[in-house]
Amino acid sequence: MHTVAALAGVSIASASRVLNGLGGSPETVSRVRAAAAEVGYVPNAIARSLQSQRTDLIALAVEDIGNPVYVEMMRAIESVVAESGRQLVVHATGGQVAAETALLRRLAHRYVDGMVISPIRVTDSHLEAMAASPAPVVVIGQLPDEAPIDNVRTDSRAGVALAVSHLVAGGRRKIGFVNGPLDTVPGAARDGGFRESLAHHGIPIDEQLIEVGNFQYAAGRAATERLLSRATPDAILCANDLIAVGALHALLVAGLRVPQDVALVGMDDTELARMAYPQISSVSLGSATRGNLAAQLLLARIKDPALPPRREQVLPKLVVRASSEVGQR
Amino acid sequence: MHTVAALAGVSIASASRVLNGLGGSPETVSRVRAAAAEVGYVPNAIARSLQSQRTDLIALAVEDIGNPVYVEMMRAIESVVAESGRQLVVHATGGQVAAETALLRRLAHRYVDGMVISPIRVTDSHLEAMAASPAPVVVIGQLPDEAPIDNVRTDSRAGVALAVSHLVAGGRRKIGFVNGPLDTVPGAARDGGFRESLAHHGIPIDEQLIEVGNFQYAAGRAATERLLSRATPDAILCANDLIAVGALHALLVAGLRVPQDVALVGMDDTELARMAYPQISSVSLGSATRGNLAAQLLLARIKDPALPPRREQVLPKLVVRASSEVGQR
DNA sequence: GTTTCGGCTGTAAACGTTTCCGGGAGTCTC
DNA sequence: GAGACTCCCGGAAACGTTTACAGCCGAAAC
Repeated sequence: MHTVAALAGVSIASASRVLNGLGGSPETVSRVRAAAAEVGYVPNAIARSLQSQRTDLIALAVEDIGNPVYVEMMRAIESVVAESGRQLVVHATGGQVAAETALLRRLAHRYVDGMVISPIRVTDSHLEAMAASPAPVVVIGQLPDEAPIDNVRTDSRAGVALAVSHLVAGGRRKIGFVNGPLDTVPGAARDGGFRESLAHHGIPIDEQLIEVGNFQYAAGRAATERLLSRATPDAILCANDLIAVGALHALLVAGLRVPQDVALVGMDDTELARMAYPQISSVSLGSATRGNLAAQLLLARIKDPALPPRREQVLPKLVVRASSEVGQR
Repeated sequence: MHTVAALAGVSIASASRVLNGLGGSPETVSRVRAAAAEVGYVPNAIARSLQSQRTDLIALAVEDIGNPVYVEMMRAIESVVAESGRQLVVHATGGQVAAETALLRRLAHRYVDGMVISPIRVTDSHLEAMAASPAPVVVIGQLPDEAPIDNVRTDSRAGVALAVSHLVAGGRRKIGFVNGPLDTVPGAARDGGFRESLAHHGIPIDEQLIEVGNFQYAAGRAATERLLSRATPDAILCANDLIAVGALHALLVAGLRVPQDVALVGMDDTELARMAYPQISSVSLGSATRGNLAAQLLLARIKDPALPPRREQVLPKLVVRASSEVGQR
């Protein structure tokens, strides 16, 4: 910029003003423009950040960038973030508490203007780190009610209930359940929802029909195999779509027909559910909507940090596909 | 930092030195440490960047963060980038030339230290922008031989040949081909490879058996349906795994058995191929390896910009699974 | 007792911008 | 024709670090 100013024969202050479109006489404007073009001037983002105290970067921390549910969130977030002229910095945490709190603490370095994080477990150190963070944080997922943090959540218990009701309405009574780890927030919620929901329909809980793995395809397949070796359900509910695809695989290998012998329902309603054959029914937890809302909340808070903490809720919705169609028994 | 220095009763220079572990008397060291702890001092990443002329950020630009092949690359890149203490900024370009060149030009702002880009089309404006970029760029994919740019590629023609030979060896002669757009680098290479390879095996080319869509699931499925409405192949080769999953779906819906009636082979060997039922054979183009190499090249160049341009090649490898097992007719 | 050396320290410049402030020139109004 | 007002402009400070340089002091060497 010094160079540009010198070349145009003006002060750097004037050059800066012209290049930011803040006034200047026609004469100087054209001289500065010409000089900038001649030397191929490009403003330095870092110096600008230092001065403006913003980086125009937003961080996103998710467990696993391979899980399609996070891909959908990421796409949604990316689009609103890009719209606002900012960019996304993506972190994969592997679901590790230490990695997540480290990331949160790093916010203090001000390398981004804010963060959207979707922790799979929420610990006290999370809460502390978020409270201490000078940069705004928005959480996708459950949070203690008293935590003063912007938060968008869904009601996965209600989601599970939708699925169970649907299966029961289709005449299924021996409903299996393949869940993720119980010490995670979603795992615990789904477990609770499942038990609650069976009780509500007057169906006794059969522990033989419940299996736990993690939220991945391979674990879902293995867990389903274990379940099938013990009992034969007439339906299986899975805690997410990756697990459901694994379960489908296990069912087909076992020679069971879906949905005739066993109905199958997943959760998250990702494209994976549509890509399976038969297509898998799934409880939509509005991942794109949640991502979108989270990004909006974050931008709003960056704009006005004094805003009271907000909490958004998106309602689950069941999408029925071939894998659980009623009347296919 | 001013505050810390004042509190410790030393100059900011001394404070800086202590906090960076560069000497200082035991007395000052402990005073500065104590002061820093007291006020909860955290260094400002931006000011540091302005001074050090590095941001410790690496950009990654891919067409679609939803495509599992890019997810694999991203994971591989993320891990080496994180290992070096840097972070990844992810951009989704949607395969748009304008978006990609804009991104490349933005490198001049120095908001990242370098970029890995995997363009699906390579135009002159790409080459210009890369040549003009003051920050290093590594390309994953084909590039004109004379372009002086670090580059890691694979030989997808050879990959196609592996698949065709495998199918022919299994007794298939009416081999269908579902490709992505021919104006993309991978699309063109695969088309060339397919024709070349059939010729090599003395099989005449039947245009009825060739379809073009894009590299997505839905397009793959639709293209396969079109193909099946015209002819009945005894094998189908797909330009990537997303297409292959779509093709599988179309085949099953049409009542065809895989592999008995139609053998199926995809490309990229992503987890998607393993998650399908039956599992889909796929030509591995080493996406993780390519990502890893690209990241290494980039870090090496950042360290020493004077390095001559390097070019790495990873060999394709066929992974045979149930969808094309020999002897299943 | 003088010189030399090494270890610490503080001053100040530098990184590349933006922006506040004051001054100068020109125009309008009465 | 004088005052008020507007518009531009340049100087300089500021953002928060790192680091080159020079100065100081004490200890070691002769």
